[in-house]
Amino acid sequence: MPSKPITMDAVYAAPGYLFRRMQQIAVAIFVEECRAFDLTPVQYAALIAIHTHPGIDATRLSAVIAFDRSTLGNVIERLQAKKLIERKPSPEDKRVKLLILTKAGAALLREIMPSVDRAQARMLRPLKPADRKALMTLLSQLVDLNNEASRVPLRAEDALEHLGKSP
Amino acid sequence: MPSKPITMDAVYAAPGYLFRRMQQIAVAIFVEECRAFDLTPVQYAALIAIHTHPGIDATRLSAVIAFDRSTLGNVIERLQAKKLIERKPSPEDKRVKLLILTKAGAALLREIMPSVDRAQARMLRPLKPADRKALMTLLSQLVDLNNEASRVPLRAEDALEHLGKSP
DNA sequence: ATCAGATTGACAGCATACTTACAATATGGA
DNA sequence: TCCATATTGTAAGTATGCTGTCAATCTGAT
Repeated sequence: MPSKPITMDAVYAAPGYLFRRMQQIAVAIFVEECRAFDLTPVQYAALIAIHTHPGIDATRLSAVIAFDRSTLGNVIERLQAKKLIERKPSPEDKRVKLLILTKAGAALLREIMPSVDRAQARMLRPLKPADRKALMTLLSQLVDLNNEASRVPLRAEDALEHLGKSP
Repeated sequence: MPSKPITMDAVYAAPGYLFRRMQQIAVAIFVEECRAFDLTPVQYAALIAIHTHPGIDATRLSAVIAFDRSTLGNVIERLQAKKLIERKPSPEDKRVKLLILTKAGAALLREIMPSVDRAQARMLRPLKPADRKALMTLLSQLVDLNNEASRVPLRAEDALEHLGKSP
């Protein structure tokens, strides 16, 4: 039996290819809208998480935003170099360094929000409102259902249980 | 007037965050299914494109798969190091190096296809068939409509016009 | 014919993303 | 108490992904 001929559809129609392209488009739009603040999408997510969980450590931060722990080390360094966050040794565990926003970091977060919102809206703008909603619903489900297939699964809740914030 | 409180929803509900997570999940699944072949998603796409357009050059390859030209330089180097492709100087243009698959490259492409198909199917498996289709349709549309927002827009057709394959 | 401007591939530099390894430190059980 | 095991941050190595820049080369308008 003849095997399928190989065409560019093996690329263009592949879900993985579309996810990659969309991610690149999303980053390009984010960076463009937020150019004035010199902040990347990853750095933004880290700042939000540190703001929401003051005194979190790098390992738990990684679980809360589902970013790789090693990568996050570099991200944290850059945020610290920009004086947006500070690192303090934990009094309870000498291995751990706690993360908190600086005043500048908190201020930046407040100021950048409108630009971020504009960027997020722009990514979906080409679709009709009903389609935007449908896409986001399906994508949320898929990401959630595939959580364990990720190299760094999201652990939003139980990551905090060890911080003394939950029973 | 009070401003919106900042919660993790500013991250979790953002389209850009979901696109990033899904891309990372997609890569993890691809690499896992294709581990035996030691090929990344990007390298796979490049091989398909070179197979479909033998004698293409790096710049046009970049346009055909919408990957960054600089990045592609490294990808090509690695494919060449693995002896999956060859580079030949163009007789018409001394700047250009033409890309073609080696026998090993063509063989690998044939053999890896089932694994790639399995990976692509696995990414969408958690959704119901109708939802898979709906998601792919919406995502295809969105990527296409946002093409120009990308740093490297897809130029599938006109990229070939200069190769002497079209009028 | 010639030259200004474009194109090509290469390189340097920064930022994610992941792997493995490692030293310092914690922790729980014998 | 003491020790096997786990965790934390860090670092080195590889692979995208993008920004610049540059020299070699090509092209088109004059």
